[in-house]
Amino acid sequence: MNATQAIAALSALAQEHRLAAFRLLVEAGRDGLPAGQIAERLAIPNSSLSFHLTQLSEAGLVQQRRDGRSLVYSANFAAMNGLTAFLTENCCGGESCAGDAAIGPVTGEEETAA
Amino acid sequence: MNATQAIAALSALAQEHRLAAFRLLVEAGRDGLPAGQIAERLAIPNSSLSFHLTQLSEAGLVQQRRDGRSLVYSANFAAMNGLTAFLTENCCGGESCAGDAAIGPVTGEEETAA
DNA sequence: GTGTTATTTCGAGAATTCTCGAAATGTCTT
DNA sequence: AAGACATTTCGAGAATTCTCGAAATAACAC
Repeated sequence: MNATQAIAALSALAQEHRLAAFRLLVEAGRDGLPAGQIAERLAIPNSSLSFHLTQLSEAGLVQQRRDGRSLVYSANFAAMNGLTAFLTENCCGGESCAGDAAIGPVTGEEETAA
Repeated sequence: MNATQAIAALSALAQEHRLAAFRLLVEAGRDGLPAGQIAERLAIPNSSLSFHLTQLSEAGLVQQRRDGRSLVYSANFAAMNGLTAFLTENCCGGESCAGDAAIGPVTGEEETAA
């Protein structure tokens, strides 16, 4: 994951409804949840939710599959893992970024951006 | 860290210049970096940078101290750690959210929000 | 105190994001 | 095929965020 992808993922999660939706999908695990149920649980209009699911999807954080007339969304755990890895590596100095923080400089310039 | 705080932190990092600034500060470690140097390295006007630094600061991700006429900013590693912890706990199902993902439901309702 | 350097605050315009009803699309049932 | 259901796309208005020059604030040097 490069900085551009990380920003996309961070932006996607940095919104009340999208974070809530994503947490619901994490909770739901592999099975996922149909869009309608997410909208209902979040108490927002379908069209609004659809907008947010598109954002999450474009950021690569969720995936879609059809089941009858329902579109079932599920969390992409690998992408989420990639995000936390990026944050730990680039924004914590490599370690769990815990307390003491002399923390080795992360001189990296590993990505050519997009 | 609750969802509201997490959204603030995510929003703060979900922006090109702010993510770059924060990475610079992580690299700089404890010592931090004066505002002017950050603006220079990022090649953006001081006033723009100041805006972004305020955002990072309000999200609790950086702190400020004065050194002569310079304001020196430094990363708040504890806050960053809190964010990754939140993401791991709430958006990964508790585990490193790695691959297999039956992942125990995170039924939590641990926070009353702000 | 005057001048210089470092940085922030103000203000306004540009750009982006969010919201949600109405219409369109795709699927199932009969 | 017609009707119902699940969801998305479209479009436009509302809200928020980003940008940056100019003016204000703070600290130092003389």
